[in-house]
Formats: sequence, C-alpha cells, structure tokens
Amino acid sequence: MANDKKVEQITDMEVDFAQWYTDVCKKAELIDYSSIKGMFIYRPYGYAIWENIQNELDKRFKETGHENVYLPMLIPESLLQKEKDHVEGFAPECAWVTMGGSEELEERYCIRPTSETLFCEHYKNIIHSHRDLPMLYNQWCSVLRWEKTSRPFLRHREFLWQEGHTMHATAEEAREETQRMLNVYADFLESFLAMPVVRGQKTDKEKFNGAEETYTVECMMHDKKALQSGTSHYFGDGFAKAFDITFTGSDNQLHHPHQTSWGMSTRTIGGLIMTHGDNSGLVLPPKVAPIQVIVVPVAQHKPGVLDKAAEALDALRNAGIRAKMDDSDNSMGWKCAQWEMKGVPVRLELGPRDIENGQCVCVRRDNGEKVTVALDALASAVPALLDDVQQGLFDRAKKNLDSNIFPAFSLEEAKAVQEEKGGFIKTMWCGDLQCELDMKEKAGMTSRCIPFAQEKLGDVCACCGKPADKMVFWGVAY
RNA sequence: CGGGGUGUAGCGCAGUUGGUAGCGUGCUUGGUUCGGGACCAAGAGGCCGCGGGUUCAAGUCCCGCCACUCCGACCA
Repeated sequence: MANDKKVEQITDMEVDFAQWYTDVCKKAELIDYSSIKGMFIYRPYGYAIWENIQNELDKRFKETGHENVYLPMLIPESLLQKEKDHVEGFAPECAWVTMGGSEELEERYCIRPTSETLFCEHYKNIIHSHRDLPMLYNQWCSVLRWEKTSRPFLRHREFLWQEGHTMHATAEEAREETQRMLNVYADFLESFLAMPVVRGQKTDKEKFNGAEETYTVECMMHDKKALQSGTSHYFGDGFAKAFDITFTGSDNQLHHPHQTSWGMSTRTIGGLIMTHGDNSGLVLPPKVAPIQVIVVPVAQHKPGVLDKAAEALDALRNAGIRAKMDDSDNSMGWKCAQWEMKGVPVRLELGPRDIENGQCVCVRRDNGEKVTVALDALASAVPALLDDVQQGLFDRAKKNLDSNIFPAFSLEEAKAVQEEKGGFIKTMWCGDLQCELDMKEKAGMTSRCIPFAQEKLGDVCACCGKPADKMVFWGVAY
C-alpha cells in the first residue's frame, strides 16, 4: 500500500526521462499550460523558485556595479535591421505587431527576442565622454521567440530572463567584463543551485548572432545531456559602429565603445530539475528552495502536538529558515509523498513520542536519511543539516559530471562512446566548421564549448586528422 | 516544419454495430482515523478540444483547424 502511487504518478526517469521531466513540472505544481502553444503559466511554487534565483543573481549583479533598467518590449523593424548578423539570427523567430487598435501600423514592431538593438539606440543618446563609461546596465524582463517546439522551462516562446548590456572604453575592459559575468554565473550555479559547470568558449558556429566571442557555462543533466546554463558575449565595437555610438576619449579623439551582453533565463529551473530530481519528484538545493523545511505534525489531533509543532516552526523561522507547517487533514503518507514530490530539502516530523523525549525527526530529501534532533537544538542543527544537503547535492552532481567526460581520438570513436555512455566527449579539433558539421551529421553531437581547462589529448583533429591545438567538449544538448 | 501518439468532470481513464455520458481518484459536508499516499455516508461537478459536414439522431462516421506529447530538423 505504501508504494501504491495510483494518484499523482511520476514516470520513472529510467523508463522515459522526457516524460519524467514533464511529470515533475506538473505534479510539483511548478507550471501549467496555457491556451497558446509555448506560453506557460508559472504557478506560485515555480515562480517562487525564479524569485529566489532573481534575488540572488540581482544581488551579485549589484555587487559587481550593475544597475537595473527597463526598456520597451517592442522594437521597430528598422532598428532591428541595423546589425546584419544579428537580424539574420533572430528574424526567423520574431513575432510582429502590425496593428494598433484597428489601424495598420506604418512600420511593424518586433516583440523583443533580445534587446541589444534597443540598448544601442539608448546608449547612442547617453554616451558622450569616456567619463560616461563603463555603462553597466541590466534588465529583468521577458522575451519572445517563436519556437517551433516547446517544453516547460527548457524552451518557451515567452521566457523570463535577465539581460546585461554593458559599454566600455576599451576592448580589454569589455573582455574583462565578459569573463567577470561568466564567473558570476558559474559561481552562482555551483554555490547556489549546486549545479557544477564547465566554463569555456563557444565555437564560431555556436556563438551568438552578432557577437565576436561567446562564453558559456555548460551543465550536465541526469540523462547525461548538456544544458547551456548561462552565456556571456563580447561584441567588440560592431554594434557601436552599426548604431553610430561614439565617445570622446581622454585623448580628445572620437572612439567607438566596446560592448558586452550576458543572460540567464528560467531555463535554469529546467536544469535544476534535471540535475537533482529523482523518481519521487523534485529535489531542491536548500539555498533556492522556497520552503526549506516542512514541519509535519504527527497525530496532530492529540493535545499539545500542534502547539509544539508551532513552537518548532517559530524556532526555525527565527533561525532564518524558510519553514512551513503542513497541518492539513491529509494522512501522514500523503503528506510525505506530497512534500517529497515538491522537493523540500528537509521534512521535520514531530509527534507525541518525540514530544515526550523533547526531540523531533528530520528527514533529508536528497538521501532519505533520518536524524533525531533535540527540540532546543533546532536553531543550530537544522541550518547545519541544510548546509549538508546543499553540499551533498553538489557533490553528487559533480560526480555525475566528472565521471561522464570521455576522451575520443576519432569521429567513429566519439560516436561509439556517445551512443554507449553519453555525456561529454572530449577530442582535439582543428577549428574547421566542416568538422563540426561532420560531428553533428555522423555522431549527432554539437560542440558544447572549448573549455578553459584545456588538455592535450594529441596533436591532430579527431575528425579530419589535420593538426589541432584545441580540445573541444561535444555532447547532445537541450 | 516532417513522422508517430493523444484530446470525454480538477487528474487518470472507459464509452461496443451512431440512440443523448460513466468509473476511479480528487473536491464539498458530516463522522471515524492519523509514525509513509486511511475509512464510512451523503452531495456537487460535463460547449465529450474547436469549427463545419453526413444523419431522424454524432463522444462515436467524414473534412478542416487547434493544443498537448514523443522522435527528428531549428533554437537559450
């Protein structure tokens, strides 16, 4: 009876990973479908996760000197077309506004797929002197890309994100900013979301439209597929020239500023689910969990139990823990299953027997371990337990990443290893686009990045045998 | 955008050769329970995805569209 999950069933991830993912999104009440394809409803629990991500990232952006702004959601077509590579990349997935009320508009407006062009238009107006630089702006907003297929969090037509857009006096400063923000993402993912990353540079084929260089943090999901979890772009002065943005330098000469942009989206929530989740549902790292501890009173009708549980709840909250009590009429088993499905890191059980002994039972979501904690020690024991869970989740994910990176020395071997084991395949690469296309065509993998942490696996390209001095990570990506 | 699958109560599903809609669960109320998805009783809840067509009659047959889902291609 205990395992008879006839209601709220989640498909086992070993049976069908994609279905497991969809089940978790729905059953953990993160998301709901709307009547428009690819447009999703963030339910309170799902949105709360995003709010925690936002708060933490926003804090880190401000610590690195950035300010928040808000720009319009509509981009005139003429503006979008000023930078050639950029418009080519985004035009196929733009949605357009053509009517204002009942009147046809003279020029159609694109609903922003990203805001480089709008920022450039604004920067042209406000940047005049080297004293105006650097300009360090960030925007929290939603963007719209008319994708053909969609999946909760991983691919929405409208998704929430932040986009940082900065302008610098020199290329060197702009490059520093690009790296700085990539490191902010990497550290945020690892320390806050317990998602270990591989940092590296995108190949020309995979880089952002209009960028000179794109840097990425790549994560590995439970099914060994890759998820690009944050990107940081260096634009050089390409947009600045296209938009005629200039400033007078200390040398009294006119210069074009150098630009960066960087973004992280609600897609990261999909990454969280696929990094830590299990067959009982979601598993959330304590730092991002909307509810860190769920207090479940046992035999709550008995006198004194609810009072004692409320005391424990207060003690947790006073210790700065996001805690909640489930005093609903549902049975014990129902409550356990429910909060496990929602990924709450620690369940605190408190019943008559515990009260007699002045203790409670804490159950970890990550490994099911139960520990007895004295009620008067909650304020110190539970935060320590949460830290342990956070670290445990990171260690487990790190192990999954590290143990699924395999070297290969030919395209055939890369293909065989991918089919047999999955994960990241590392090979030497000559730098030619054709070899990337071959890898895609014959082995079904794209280049994930050229990792900063290079290894010398040999001196010839695994695809074509020509001399090669770069090591690339290949993988199947979301 | 190509190929498969699905759409009936909140959720999961049944509905036969066309005859006017059912089961489980959840929900509401009352009672008994309570250390891993409890039980009894009474109740409420349906544009059968949307739009056409065939028919005396359509959940059921035909055409079109939409959405979801899986696999490709494309993309954060």
